[in-house]
Amino acid sequence: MRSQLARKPENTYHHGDLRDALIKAALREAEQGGAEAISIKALAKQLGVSQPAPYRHFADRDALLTAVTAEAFRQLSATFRAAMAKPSKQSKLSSLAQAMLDFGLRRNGIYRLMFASRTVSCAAKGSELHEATRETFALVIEALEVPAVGYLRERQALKIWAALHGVVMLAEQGLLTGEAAHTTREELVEDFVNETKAALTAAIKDARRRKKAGA
Amino acid sequence: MRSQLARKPENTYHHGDLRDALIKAALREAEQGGAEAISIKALAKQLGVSQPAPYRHFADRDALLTAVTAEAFRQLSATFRAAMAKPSKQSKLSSLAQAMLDFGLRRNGIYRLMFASRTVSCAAKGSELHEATRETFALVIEALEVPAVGYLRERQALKIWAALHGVVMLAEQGLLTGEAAHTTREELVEDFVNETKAALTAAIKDARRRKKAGA
DNA sequence: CGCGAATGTAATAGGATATAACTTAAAGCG
DNA sequence: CGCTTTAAGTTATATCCTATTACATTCGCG
Repeated sequence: MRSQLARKPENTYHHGDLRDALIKAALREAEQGGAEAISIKALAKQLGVSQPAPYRHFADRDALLTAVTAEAFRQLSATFRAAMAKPSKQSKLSSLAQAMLDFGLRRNGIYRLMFASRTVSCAAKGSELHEATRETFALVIEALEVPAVGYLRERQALKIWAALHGVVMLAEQGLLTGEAAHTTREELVEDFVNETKAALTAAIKDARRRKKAGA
Repeated sequence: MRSQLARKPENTYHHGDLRDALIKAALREAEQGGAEAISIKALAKQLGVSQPAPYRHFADRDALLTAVTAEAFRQLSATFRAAMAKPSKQSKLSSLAQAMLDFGLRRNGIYRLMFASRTVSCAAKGSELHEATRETFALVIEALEVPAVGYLRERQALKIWAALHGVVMLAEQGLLTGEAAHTTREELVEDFVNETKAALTAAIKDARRRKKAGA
Protein backbone atom coordinates (compact mmCIF):
# COMPACT_ATOMS: atom_id res chain seq x y z
CA MET A 1 0.00 0.00 0.00
CA ARG A 2 1.79 3.07 -1.26
CA SER A 3 1.10 6.76 -1.41
CA GLN A 4 -2.24 7.31 -3.05
CA LEU A 5 -1.60 10.01 -5.54
CA ALA A 6 1.66 8.57 -6.77
CA ARG A 7 2.30 7.57 -10.33
CA LYS A 8 3.35 4.04 -10.90
CA PRO A 9 7.14 3.97 -10.49
CA GLU A 10 8.96 3.08 -13.67
CA ASN A 11 10.52 -0.38 -13.83
CA THR A 12 7.59 -1.80 -11.92
CA TYR A 13 4.66 -3.72 -13.24
CA HIS A 14 2.13 -3.16 -10.50
CA HIS A 15 1.07 0.25 -9.28
CA GLY A 16 0.59 -0.69 -5.67
CA ASP A 17 -2.75 0.86 -4.90
CA LEU A 18 -4.32 1.90 -8.14
CA ARG A 19 -7.89 1.76 -6.89
CA ASP A 20 -7.34 4.34 -4.20
CA ALA A 21 -5.14 6.47 -6.41
CA LEU A 22 -7.88 6.57 -9.03
CA ILE A 23 -10.47 7.80 -6.54
CA LYS A 24 -8.19 10.49 -5.17
CA ALA A 25 -7.11 11.67 -8.61
CA ALA A 26 -10.69 11.64 -9.91
CA LEU A 27 -11.79 13.72 -6.95
CA ARG A 28 -9.11 16.24 -7.77
CA GLU A 29 -10.27 16.41 -11.38
CA ALA A 30 -13.90 16.83 -10.37
CA GLU A 31 -12.95 19.71 -8.10
CA GLN A 32 -13.25 22.12 -10.99
CA GLY A 33 -15.33 20.54 -13.71
CA GLY A 34 -17.62 18.15 -11.90
CA ALA A 35 -18.35 14.63 -13.03
CA GLU A 36 -17.80 15.46 -16.68
CA ALA A 37 -14.17 16.24 -15.96
CA ILE A 38 -13.50 12.69 -14.88
CA SER A 39 -11.98 10.68 -17.71
CA ILE A 40 -10.75 7.17 -17.17
CA LYS A 41 -8.23 7.57 -19.94
CA ALA A 42 -6.81 10.81 -18.57
CA LEU A 43 -6.60 9.39 -15.05
CA ALA A 44 -4.73 6.34 -16.28
CA LYS A 45 -2.23 8.55 -18.06
CA GLN A 46 -1.78 10.73 -14.98
CA LEU A 47 -1.07 7.73 -12.83
CA GLY A 48 1.32 6.20 -15.32
CA VAL A 49 -0.65 3.07 -16.10
CA SER A 50 -2.18 1.87 -19.32
CA GLN A 51 -5.60 3.11 -20.35
CA PRO A 52 -7.61 -0.06 -19.56
CA ALA A 53 -5.90 -0.70 -16.22
CA PRO A 54 -8.63 1.09 -14.21
CA TYR A 55 -11.18 -1.44 -15.44
CA ARG A 56 -9.52 -3.99 -13.18
CA HIS A 57 -10.88 -2.00 -10.26
CA PHE A 58 -14.10 -0.50 -11.57
CA ALA A 59 -16.56 -2.20 -13.85
CA ASP A 60 -17.24 1.02 -15.73
CA ARG A 61 -17.12 4.77 -15.43
CA ASP A 62 -20.28 4.88 -13.33
CA ALA A 63 -18.75 2.56 -10.76
CA LEU A 64 -15.80 4.90 -10.40
CA LEU A 65 -18.10 7.91 -10.07
CA THR A 66 -20.05 6.13 -7.37
CA ALA A 67 -16.92 5.42 -5.36
CA VAL A 68 -15.71 8.99 -5.81
CA THR A 69 -19.07 10.35 -4.67
CA ALA A 70 -18.99 8.18 -1.55
CA GLU A 71 -15.54 9.52 -0.71
CA ALA A 72 -16.83 13.07 -1.24
CA PHE A 73 -19.66 12.47 1.23
CA ARG A 74 -17.19 11.18 3.78
CA GLN A 75 -15.17 14.37 3.32
CA LEU A 76 -18.29 16.47 3.80
CA SER A 77 -19.07 14.55 6.98
CA ALA A 78 -15.56 15.24 8.22
CA THR A 79 -16.00 18.93 7.43
CA PHE A 80 -19.25 18.97 9.39
CA ARG A 81 -17.67 17.28 12.38
CA ALA A 82 -14.79 19.73 12.36
CA ALA A 83 -17.16 22.69 12.14
CA MET A 84 -19.28 21.43 15.02
CA ALA A 85 -16.31 20.56 17.19
CA LYS A 86 -14.63 23.94 16.85
CA PRO A 87 -15.49 26.09 19.85
CA SER A 88 -17.57 29.00 18.67
CA LYS A 89 -20.11 31.55 19.80
CA GLN A 90 -22.42 30.16 17.16
CA SER A 91 -24.64 27.15 17.59
CA LYS A 92 -23.64 23.80 16.14
CA LEU A 93 -26.40 24.14 13.58
CA SER A 94 -25.13 27.50 12.43
CA SER A 95 -21.59 26.18 12.16
CA LEU A 96 -22.73 23.21 10.14
CA ALA A 97 -24.87 25.36 7.89
CA GLN A 98 -22.10 27.80 7.08
CA ALA A 99 -19.71 24.89 6.54
CA MET A 100 -22.16 23.41 4.05
CA LEU A 101 -22.38 26.68 2.15
CA ASP A 102 -18.62 27.02 2.15
CA PHE A 103 -18.10 23.47 0.93
CA GLY A 104 -20.70 23.88 -1.81
CA LEU A 105 -19.14 27.05 -3.15
CA ARG A 106 -15.47 26.31 -2.73
CA ARG A 107 -15.68 22.75 -3.98
CA ASN A 108 -18.23 23.47 -6.63
CA GLY A 109 -17.51 20.57 -8.93
CA ILE A 110 -17.45 18.03 -6.12
CA TYR A 111 -20.68 19.37 -4.77
CA ARG A 112 -22.43 18.94 -8.10
CA LEU A 113 -21.08 15.43 -8.30
CA MET A 114 -22.67 14.70 -4.95
CA PHE A 115 -26.03 16.35 -5.27
CA ALA A 116 -26.74 16.96 -8.89
CA SER A 117 -26.15 13.65 -10.55
CA ARG A 118 -28.17 10.50 -10.90
CA THR A 119 -25.44 8.62 -9.04
CA VAL A 120 -26.86 8.96 -5.55
CA SER A 121 -30.42 8.02 -6.44
CA CYS A 122 -29.09 4.85 -8.02
CA ALA A 123 -27.21 3.82 -4.90
CA ALA A 124 -28.61 0.62 -3.46
CA LYS A 125 -29.62 0.52 0.17
CA GLY A 126 -26.63 -0.68 2.16
CA SER A 127 -24.11 0.32 -0.49
CA GLU A 128 -21.01 2.27 0.42
CA LEU A 129 -22.48 5.44 -1.09
CA HIS A 130 -25.82 5.03 0.60
CA GLU A 131 -24.17 4.62 3.98
CA ALA A 132 -22.02 7.67 3.40
CA THR A 133 -25.03 9.86 2.63
CA ARG A 134 -26.89 8.52 5.67
CA GLU A 135 -23.99 9.39 7.90
CA THR A 136 -23.83 12.93 6.57
CA PHE A 137 -27.52 13.41 7.19
CA ALA A 138 -27.14 11.98 10.68
CA LEU A 139 -24.76 14.83 11.43
CA VAL A 140 -27.42 17.34 10.40
CA ILE A 141 -29.77 15.77 12.92
CA GLU A 142 -27.05 15.86 15.54
CA ALA A 143 -26.47 19.55 14.88
CA LEU A 144 -30.03 20.33 15.93
CA GLU A 145 -28.95 19.58 19.50
CA VAL A 146 -32.34 18.52 20.70
CA PRO A 147 -33.41 15.32 22.40
CA ALA A 148 -35.73 13.05 20.50
CA VAL A 149 -39.07 14.68 19.88
CA GLY A 150 -40.52 12.07 17.60
CA TYR A 151 -40.35 12.49 13.88
CA LEU A 152 -40.40 16.28 14.20
CA ARG A 153 -36.67 16.24 14.61
CA GLU A 154 -36.13 14.37 11.36
CA ARG A 155 -38.55 16.69 9.68
CA GLN A 156 -36.69 19.80 10.78
CA ALA A 157 -33.41 18.22 9.74
CA LEU A 158 -34.83 17.51 6.31
CA LYS A 159 -36.09 21.04 6.00
CA ILE A 160 -32.84 22.74 6.88
CA TRP A 161 -30.96 20.24 4.71
CA ALA A 162 -33.18 21.04 1.73
CA ALA A 163 -32.99 24.76 2.35
CA LEU A 164 -29.20 24.71 2.58
CA HIS A 165 -28.98 22.71 -0.56
CA GLY A 166 -31.20 25.18 -2.36
CA VAL A 167 -29.13 28.15 -1.28
CA VAL A 168 -25.92 26.51 -2.45
CA MET A 169 -27.34 25.65 -5.84
CA LEU A 170 -28.78 29.10 -6.40
CA ALA A 171 -25.55 30.71 -5.29
CA GLU A 172 -23.56 28.51 -7.65
CA GLN A 173 -25.78 29.49 -10.52
CA GLY A 174 -25.33 33.16 -9.77
CA LEU A 175 -29.01 33.59 -9.04
CA LEU A 176 -28.28 35.16 -5.69
CA THR A 177 -26.73 38.21 -7.18
CA GLY A 178 -28.54 41.03 -8.85
CA GLU A 179 -32.02 41.32 -7.45
CA ALA A 180 -30.94 40.37 -3.99
CA ALA A 181 -27.75 42.30 -3.67
CA HIS A 182 -28.94 43.29 -0.23
CA THR A 183 -29.05 39.70 0.90
CA THR A 184 -25.86 37.74 1.18
CA ARG A 185 -25.73 34.00 1.00
CA GLU A 186 -24.64 33.82 4.59
CA GLU A 187 -27.62 35.88 5.70
CA LEU A 188 -29.98 33.64 3.82
CA VAL A 189 -28.46 30.59 5.47
CA GLU A 190 -28.66 32.20 8.88
CA ASP A 191 -32.33 32.97 8.24
CA PHE A 192 -33.04 29.32 7.67
CA VAL A 193 -31.01 28.34 10.71
CA ASN A 194 -32.98 30.69 12.93
CA GLU A 195 -36.31 29.52 11.58
CA THR A 196 -35.31 25.96 12.27
CA LYS A 197 -34.35 26.78 15.84
CA ALA A 198 -37.62 28.62 16.36
CA ALA A 199 -39.63 25.73 14.99
CA LEU A 200 -37.77 23.30 17.21
CA THR A 201 -38.25 25.21 20.45
CA ALA A 202 -41.90 25.67 19.58
CA ALA A 203 -42.25 21.94 18.97
CA ILE A 204 -40.53 21.10 22.25
CA LYS A 205 -42.69 23.52 24.20
CA ASP A 206 -45.73 22.02 22.55
CA ALA A 207 -44.65 18.50 23.44
CA ARG A 208 -44.14 19.45 27.10
CA ARG A 209 -47.53 21.08 27.30
CA ARG A 210 -49.18 17.99 25.94
CA LYS A 211 -47.26 15.80 28.33
CA LYS A 212 -48.34 17.93 31.26
CA ALA A 213 -51.94 17.91 30.10
CA GLY A 214 -51.82 14.15 29.75
CA ALA A 215 -50.21 13.59 33.18
CA MET B 1 -41.42 26.34 -40.94
CA ARG B 2 -42.67 22.79 -40.56
CA SER B 3 -43.72 20.58 -37.69
CA GLN B 4 -41.00 20.62 -35.11
CA LEU B 5 -40.52 16.98 -34.32
CA ALA B 6 -40.72 15.82 -37.92
CA ARG B 7 -37.98 13.95 -39.66
CA LYS B 8 -36.70 15.47 -42.81
CA PRO B 9 -38.96 14.21 -45.63
CA GLU B 10 -37.16 11.99 -48.09
CA ASN B 11 -36.41 13.46 -51.50
CA THR B 12 -35.77 16.82 -49.90
CA TYR B 13 -32.48 18.49 -49.20
CA HIS B 14 -33.46 20.93 -46.48
CA HIS B 15 -35.20 19.91 -43.32
CA GLY B 16 -37.28 22.99 -42.94
CA ASP B 17 -36.74 23.85 -39.32
CA LEU B 18 -33.89 21.78 -38.03
CA ARG B 19 -32.91 24.13 -35.25
CA ASP B 20 -36.25 23.94 -33.54
CA ALA B 21 -36.60 20.23 -34.20
CA LEU B 22 -33.24 19.63 -32.55
CA ILE B 23 -34.25 21.49 -29.41
CA LYS B 24 -37.56 19.68 -29.12
CA ALA B 25 -36.03 16.26 -29.77
CA ALA B 26 -33.17 16.94 -27.33
CA LEU B 27 -35.67 17.95 -24.68
CA ARG B 28 -37.47 14.67 -25.18
CA GLU B 29 -34.22 12.75 -24.84
CA ALA B 30 -33.27 14.62 -21.68
CA GLU B 31 -36.64 13.83 -20.16
CA GLN B 32 -35.31 10.53 -18.87
CA GLY B 33 -31.56 10.66 -18.81
CA GLY B 34 -30.74 14.33 -18.31
CA ALA B 35 -28.08 16.17 -20.23
CA GLU B 36 -25.97 13.06 -20.71
CA ALA B 37 -28.71 11.53 -22.81
CA ILE B 38 -28.41 14.24 -25.42
CA SER B 39 -26.26 13.12 -28.34
CA ILE B 40 -25.89 15.23 -31.42
CA LYS B 41 -25.29 12.18 -33.53
CA ALA B 42 -28.38 10.35 -32.28
CA LEU B 43 -30.55 13.42 -32.74
CA ALA B 44 -29.37 13.87 -36.31
CA LYS B 45 -30.22 10.26 -37.06
CA GLN B 46 -33.65 10.61 -35.47
CA LEU B 47 -34.44 13.65 -37.55
CA GLY B 48 -33.17 12.08 -40.74
CA VAL B 49 -30.31 14.44 -41.39
CA SER B 50 -26.61 13.83 -41.64
CA GLN B 51 -24.56 13.78 -38.48
CA PRO B 52 -22.81 17.15 -38.87
CA ALA B 53 -25.95 19.00 -39.93
CA PRO B 54 -26.74 20.20 -36.38
CA TYR B 55 -23.46 22.09 -36.33
CA ARG B 56 -25.00 24.54 -38.80
CA HIS B 57 -27.28 25.65 -36.00
CA PHE B 58 -25.21 25.16 -32.86
CA ALA B 59 -21.52 25.80 -32.54
CA ASP B 60 -21.07 22.80 -30.27
CA ARG B 61 -22.90 20.50 -27.90
CA ASP B 62 -22.85 23.07 -25.12
CA ALA B 63 -24.62 25.60 -27.31
CA LEU B 64 -27.38 23.10 -27.95
CA LEU B 65 -27.66 22.31 -24.25
CA THR B 66 -27.93 26.00 -23.49
CA ALA B 67 -30.78 26.46 -25.95
CA VAL B 68 -32.54 23.36 -24.63
CA THR B 69 -32.18 24.61 -21.06
CA ALA B 70 -33.66 27.97 -22.01
CA GLU B 71 -36.64 26.21 -23.58
CA ALA B 72 -37.04 24.14 -20.42
CA PHE B 73 -37.17 27.28 -18.30
CA ARG B 74 -39.83 28.72 -20.56
CA GLN B 75 -41.84 25.55 -20.09
CA LEU B 76 -41.46 25.80 -16.34
CA SER B 77 -42.64 29.40 -16.49
CA ALA B 78 -45.68 28.28 -18.47
CA THR B 79 -46.38 25.60 -15.88
CA PHE B 80 -46.17 28.18 -13.11
CA ARG B 81 -48.53 30.52 -14.92
CA ALA B 82 -51.02 27.74 -15.48
CA ALA B 83 -50.85 26.69 -11.84
CA MET B 84 -51.38 30.23 -10.61
CA ALA B 85 -54.18 30.94 -13.06
CA LYS B 86 -56.20 27.86 -12.20
CA PRO B 87 -58.90 28.78 -9.69
CA SER B 88 -58.14 26.99 -6.44
CA LYS B 89 -58.75 27.16 -2.74
CA GLN B 90 -54.99 27.32 -2.30
CA SER B 91 -52.92 30.45 -2.53
CA LYS B 92 -50.96 31.25 -5.65
CA LEU B 93 -47.76 30.55 -3.80
CA SER B 94 -48.95 27.13 -2.75
CA SER B 95 -50.03 26.30 -6.29
CA LEU B 96 -46.70 27.39 -7.69
CA ALA B 97 -44.81 25.47 -5.05
CA GLN B 98 -46.63 22.21 -5.68
CA ALA B 99 -46.25 22.73 -9.43
CA MET B 100 -42.52 23.11 -8.95
CA LEU B 101 -42.34 19.88 -6.99
CA ASP B 102 -44.41 18.08 -9.57
CA PHE B 103 -42.29 19.37 -12.44
CA GLY B 104 -39.09 18.43 -10.68
CA LEU B 105 -40.19 14.87 -10.01
CA ARG B 106 -42.09 14.07 -13.18
CA ARG B 107 -39.58 15.66 -15.50
CA ASN B 108 -36.57 14.58 -13.56
CA GLY B 109 -34.03 14.65 -16.37
CA ILE B 110 -35.12 18.06 -17.58
CA TYR B 111 -34.99 19.42 -14.07
CA ARG B 112 -31.42 18.27 -13.60
CA LEU B 113 -30.53 19.83 -16.90
CA MET B 114 -31.90 23.12 -15.63
CA PHE B 115 -30.59 23.26 -12.12
CA ALA B 116 -27.78 20.81 -11.76
CA SER B 117 -25.45 21.64 -14.59
CA ARG B 118 -22.87 24.28 -15.17
CA THR B 119 -24.88 25.56 -18.12
CA VAL B 120 -26.93 28.16 -16.26
CA SER B 121 -24.03 29.68 -14.35
CA CYS B 122 -22.21 30.15 -17.63
CA ALA B 123 -25.10 32.03 -19.21
CA ALA B 124 -24.13 35.60 -20.01
CA LYS B 125 -26.29 38.44 -18.74
CA GLY B 126 -28.83 39.22 -21.42
CA SER B 127 -28.57 35.85 -23.10
CA GLU B 128 -31.67 33.88 -24.00
CA LEU B 129 -31.07 31.49 -21.11
CA HIS B 130 -30.43 34.23 -18.60
CA GLU B 131 -33.65 35.98 -19.56
CA ALA B 132 -35.60 32.73 -19.29
CA THR B 133 -34.35 32.10 -15.76
CA ARG B 134 -35.11 35.68 -14.76
CA GLU B 135 -38.65 35.36 -15.99
CA THR B 136 -39.19 32.16 -14.04
CA PHE B 137 -37.95 33.79 -10.88
CA ALA B 138 -40.17 36.79 -11.54
CA LEU B 139 -43.15 34.46 -11.36
CA VAL B 140 -42.03 33.29 -7.93
CA ILE B 141 -42.06 36.90 -6.78
CA GLU B 142 -45.46 37.38 -8.34
CA ALA B 143 -46.79 34.34 -6.49
CA LEU B 144 -46.06 36.02 -3.18
CA GLU B 145 -48.99 38.34 -3.90
CA VAL B 146 -47.69 41.22 -1.87
CA PRO B 147 -47.11 44.79 -2.87
CA ALA B 148 -43.54 46.00 -2.91
CA VAL B 149 -42.03 45.96 0.55
CA GLY B 150 -38.51 46.78 -0.44
CA TYR B 151 -35.96 44.05 -0.84
CA LEU B 152 -37.75 41.86 1.67
CA ARG B 153 -39.96 40.58 -1.07
CA GLU B 154 -37.01 39.45 -3.19
CA ARG B 155 -35.49 37.90 -0.14
CA GLN B 156 -38.54 35.84 0.65
CA ALA B 157 -38.81 34.80 -2.98
CA LEU B 158 -35.21 33.64 -2.92
CA LYS B 159 -35.79 31.70 0.25
CA ILE B 160 -38.84 29.82 -0.96
CA TRP B 161 -37.14 29.25 -4.30
CA ALA B 162 -34.11 27.76 -2.60
CA ALA B 163 -36.20 25.67 -0.26
CA LEU B 164 -38.33 24.27 -3.07
CA HIS B 165 -35.25 23.44 -5.03
CA GLY B 166 -33.78 21.62 -2.08
CA VAL B 167 -36.89 19.55 -1.53
CA VAL B 168 -36.99 18.52 -5.18
CA MET B 169 -33.36 17.48 -5.20
CA LEU B 170 -33.65 15.50 -1.99
CA ALA B 171 -36.82 13.83 -3.19
CA GLU B 172 -35.16 12.89 -6.46
CA GLN B 173 -32.29 11.34 -4.62
CA GLY B 174 -34.60 9.27 -2.49
CA LEU B 175 -33.41 11.03 0.64
CA LEU B 176 -36.94 11.85 1.67
CA THR B 177 -37.91 8.28 2.22
CA GLY B 178 -36.89 6.14 5.14
CA GLU B 179 -36.23 8.32 8.15
CA ALA B 180 -38.98 10.72 7.26
CA ALA B 181 -41.70 8.35 6.17
CA HIS B 182 -44.07 10.42 8.26
CA THR B 183 -43.36 13.52 6.22
CA THR B 184 -44.39 13.62 2.59
CA ARG B 185 -42.79 15.85 0.05
CA GLU B 186 -45.96 17.82 -0.29
CA GLU B 187 -46.12 18.46 3.45
CA LEU B 188 -42.54 19.67 3.45
CA VAL B 189 -43.30 22.04 0.62
CA GLU B 190 -46.42 23.28 2.36
CA ASP B 191 -44.38 23.93 5.49
CA PHE B 192 -42.05 26.20 3.58
CA VAL B 193 -44.98 27.93 1.92
CA ASN B 194 -46.59 28.68 5.26
CA GLU B 195 -43.38 29.93 6.78
CA THR B 196 -42.93 32.24 3.84
CA LYS B 197 -46.44 33.62 4.24
CA ALA B 198 -45.91 34.14 7.93
CA ALA B 199 -42.64 35.95 7.36
CA LEU B 200 -44.26 38.16 4.75
CA THR B 201 -47.23 39.22 6.87
CA ALA B 202 -44.88 39.91 9.74
CA ALA B 203 -42.69 42.04 7.50
CA ILE B 204 -45.69 43.98 6.18
CA LYS B 205 -47.03 44.59 9.67
CA ASP B 206 -43.61 45.77 10.71
CA ALA B 207 -43.37 48.14 7.77
CA ARG B 208 -46.77 49.67 8.56
CA ARG B 209 -45.85 50.17 12.17
CA ARG B 210 -42.68 51.97 11.21
CA LYS B 211 -44.53 54.14 8.76
CA LYS B 212 -47.04 55.14 11.43
CA ALA B 213 -44.28 55.88 13.90
CA GLY B 214 -42.49 57.99 11.33
CA ALA B 215 -45.63 59.95 10.33
C1' DC C 1 -32.55 34.56 -64.20
C1' DG C 2 -28.55 34.45 -61.51
C1' DC C 3 -25.81 34.98 -57.54
C1' DG C 4 -24.82 34.85 -52.65
C1' DA C 5 -26.03 33.09 -48.29
C1' DA C 6 -27.94 29.49 -45.74
C1' DT C 7 -28.32 24.74 -45.12
C1' DG C 8 -27.09 19.98 -45.82
C1' DT C 9 -23.66 15.96 -47.09
C1' DA C 10 -19.48 13.04 -47.36
C1' DA C 11 -15.14 12.14 -45.57
C1' DT C 12 -12.24 12.22 -41.86
C1' DA C 13 -9.58 13.26 -37.60
C1' DG C 14 -9.36 12.65 -32.74
C1' DG C 15 -10.83 11.31 -28.15
C1' DA C 16 -13.48 8.42 -24.91
C1' DT C 17 -15.48 3.97 -23.17
C1' DA C 18 -15.06 -0.69 -23.08
C1' DT C 19 -13.63 -5.65 -24.25
C1' DA C 20 -10.51 -9.55 -25.52
C1' DA C 21 -6.35 -11.92 -25.42
C1' DC C 22 -1.96 -11.96 -23.60
C1' DT C 23 1.83 -10.98 -19.79
C1' DT C 24 3.81 -10.25 -15.30
C1' DA C 25 4.26 -10.69 -10.57
C1' DA C 26 2.52 -11.78 -6.12
C1' DA C 27 0.47 -15.04 -2.89
C1' DG C 28 -0.72 -19.50 -1.30
C1' DC C 29 0.21 -24.46 -0.90
C1' DG C 30 2.33 -29.18 -1.06
C1' DC D 1 11.45 -24.16 -2.20
C1' DG D 2 9.12 -24.50 -6.50
C1' DC D 3 4.67 -24.89 -8.66
C1' DT D 4 0.18 -23.18 -9.52
C1' DT D 5 -3.46 -20.02 -9.17
C1' DT D 6 -4.99 -15.51 -9.34
C1' DA D 7 -4.79 -10.49 -9.08
C1' DA D 8 -3.21 -6.70 -11.68
C1' DG D 9 -1.36 -4.60 -15.83
C1' DT D 10 -0.48 -4.36 -21.18
C1' DT D 11 -1.30 -4.24 -26.16
C1' DA D 12 -4.59 -4.25 -29.72
C1' DT D 13 -9.00 -3.31 -31.20
C1' DA D 14 -14.10 -2.26 -31.72
C1' DT D 15 -17.50 1.24 -31.13
C1' DC D 16 -19.38 5.61 -30.24
C1' DC D 17 -19.22 10.49 -30.00
C1' DT D 18 -17.70 15.34 -31.06
C1' DA D 19 -16.05 18.37 -34.31
C1' DT D 20 -13.84 20.18 -38.74
C1' DT D 21 -13.02 20.54 -43.73
C1' DA D 22 -14.30 20.62 -48.31
C1' DC D 23 -18.01 20.07 -51.32
C1' DA D 24 -23.19 20.14 -52.90
C1' DT D 25 -27.84 21.90 -53.03
C1' DT D 26 -31.48 25.00 -52.47
C1' DC D 27 -33.68 29.38 -51.03
C1' DG D 28 -34.48 34.10 -51.55
C1' DC D 29 -33.65 38.47 -53.31
C1' DG D 30 -32.23 41.93 -56.71
